[in-house]
Amino acid sequence: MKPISVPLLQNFVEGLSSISQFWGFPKGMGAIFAVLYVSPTPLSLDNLVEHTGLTKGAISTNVRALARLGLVFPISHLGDRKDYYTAETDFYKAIRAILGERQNSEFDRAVASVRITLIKLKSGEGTFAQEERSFLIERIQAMQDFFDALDHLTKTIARLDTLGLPTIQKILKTLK
Amino acid sequence: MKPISVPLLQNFVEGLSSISQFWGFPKGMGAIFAVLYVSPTPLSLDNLVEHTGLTKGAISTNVRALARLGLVFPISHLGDRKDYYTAETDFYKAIRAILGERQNSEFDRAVASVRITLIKLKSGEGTFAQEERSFLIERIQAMQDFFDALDHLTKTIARLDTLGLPTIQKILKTLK
DNA sequence: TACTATGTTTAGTACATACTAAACATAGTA
DNA sequence: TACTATGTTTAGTATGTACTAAACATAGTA
Repeated sequence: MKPISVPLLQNFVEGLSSISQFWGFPKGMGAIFAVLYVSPTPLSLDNLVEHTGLTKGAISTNVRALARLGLVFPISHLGDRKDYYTAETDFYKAIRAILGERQNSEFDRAVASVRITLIKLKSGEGTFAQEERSFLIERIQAMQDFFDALDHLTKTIARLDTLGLPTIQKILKTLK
Repeated sequence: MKPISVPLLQNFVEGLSSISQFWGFPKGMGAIFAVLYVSPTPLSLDNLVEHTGLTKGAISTNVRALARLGLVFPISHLGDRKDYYTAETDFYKAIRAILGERQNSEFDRAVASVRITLIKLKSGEGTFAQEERSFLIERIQAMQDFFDALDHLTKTIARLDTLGLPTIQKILKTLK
């Protein structure tokens, strides 16, 4: 079965590629995930080359990135050197993984720089008129509070292991 | 007052630039917003050129993009041809605006393509074995449900006009 | 009308990055 | 050991895009 040779599914694959790109991931990652997602059986790297039209190199790096995010799983069959891959089908799990990944890295460092600015302002660093300083502290504190709330929210979501539709529904009811 | 000439605030501006970039917006947008955010008074385009080091052109386009997102507000003083800008300080408002913006555009079209694939599958389009078709429907339906839940969530948030820290806290409590 | 001050648009540039093609590495097999 | 099948890494390319510099547009003023 070659899922991707079917035009109907090509649309699907292209859609996921766009979504992937939209959220700052390579288009290829979306395409690979899409192909795996609509495949009833695990696919090898060569299968993916065939179905996506990407080269081995691209597949290799993208599929590893996907695995690191927890969106695909490598499967090793005994007596077969080939690696096979299958897609995560629980999106809530996947989202948690992505949130966890994003939590680190550049974003954290950037947010940290805001916190540091605030600390320095509070500890009297820099030359500001008193009024000026308290204005800056107020403003940046508000931003910091916002980041903290977001951080708290994502960390909480990431910690849950039972995030499913019922939970979402519960949140929605709370908000109404 | 030239906020940006102060090294302490340069850090802050660079931090927001990185955050902006991280979320798929131009670095310049983050820098401009940061400068406006720590300015006690509205700033003109020339002020922004001075404080960010960007050129008029870049400021012009980025500041308009920010205004479209509802992150900054243009202010016209009578008898003064200059446009002045000030930053939105309610981040929850801002987030709603951004969510609304993102809801449309490419992302929506991409998600729509998933829905269309599903509809076509359900209406018997394409040549699939019965088992194959029901497998695909099940898979893609699950994805569609997920998108719907997300959509519902963001739309609900966008509809609220009293989203603040208390609401976030309430959500967090629900999740725990 | 010409002149100045301001904001916008455009042509070109620089940079980041996802991808290709091909070299390389390695595990299994004879 | 050599050979094959598979996966990884690397050098180069192409593409998108944010920015610069400068031309352009326009409103107010003399």
